[in-house]
Amino acid sequence: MTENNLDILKKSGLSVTEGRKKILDLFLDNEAALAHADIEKYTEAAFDRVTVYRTLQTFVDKGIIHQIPTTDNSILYALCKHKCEEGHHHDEHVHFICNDCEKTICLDDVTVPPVKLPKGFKPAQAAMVVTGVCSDCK
Amino acid sequence: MTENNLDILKKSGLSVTEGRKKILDLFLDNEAALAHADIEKYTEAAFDRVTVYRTLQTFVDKGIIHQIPTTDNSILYALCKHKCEEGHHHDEHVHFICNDCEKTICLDDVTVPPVKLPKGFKPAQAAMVVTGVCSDCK
DNA sequence: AATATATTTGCACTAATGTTGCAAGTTATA
DNA sequence: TATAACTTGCAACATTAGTGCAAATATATT
Repeated sequence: MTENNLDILKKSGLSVTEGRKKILDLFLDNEAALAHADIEKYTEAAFDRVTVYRTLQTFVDKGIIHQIPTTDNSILYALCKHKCEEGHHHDEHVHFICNDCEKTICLDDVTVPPVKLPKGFKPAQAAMVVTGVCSDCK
Repeated sequence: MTENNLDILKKSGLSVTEGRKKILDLFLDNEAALAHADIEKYTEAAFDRVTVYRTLQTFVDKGIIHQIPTTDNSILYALCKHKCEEGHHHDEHVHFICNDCEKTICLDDVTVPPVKLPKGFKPAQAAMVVTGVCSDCK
């Protein structure tokens, strides 16, 4: 079965608090990536706005979630399914944004293909976002 | 030689104004992608903040520039070198962010490789951002 | 070239989003 | 259970973005 919030928090050496458990559950229960605003909505403002910001930042730092690039001035977050070590993310999978349901989904099994860069460019990380229609909306 | 601002604006059916010319020149003169803040800085606030927002939006709508996804809650814009039609961008090239000089560069000649998506997913567009060290900073 | 029409700009205002310090509350540790 | 360490919420502040409208500017028309 899927990991539970407690295990994840403990493994990351984080104090176990109500907020962290609830927010982590949101990620565990949602296939789609979440923005700060989504979390506020789902938790119905049970936690302070600032707490949510700090929780997300902590989770990113600990490698529990990763950020997904967007073109709309927002940051999306999603669980790191393949274990990310602290400070080093292994999120080289493709992200899919559905133009229909607007959800952003991590395609954990689709890895970003390598690209040949011009002379002198040394790649470190690669992110890929594909838009289109997802399997639910097809 | 490179296209001048006037040609581009006329071709897009836009009124030719000081602001549009200056902002377009910034893109023509800069290899790196620009954020709203960069434009404000370079123009030394000669134009109202709102004008810059609207100009950028207009340029995106007309296919003059395109947006580059980022994970830091900002939008970067860059010229569409390969002609984009209105409402339909052809910006399927790789974007490179240098961790050293912090510049974002469009690698217009490096196209995004096709990826195999899970069953039911229909791709429409793909964006790719690679981080690392650029040819200037190597 | 002067006027009429359409478009664009700047301002004022509003709203949304993100950040920081600190006291109070909560969790982990001894 | 007492202590130390950490987390939270509040308040204040800062930054970034969006809208309506009158004035200014650009294009079209005569």
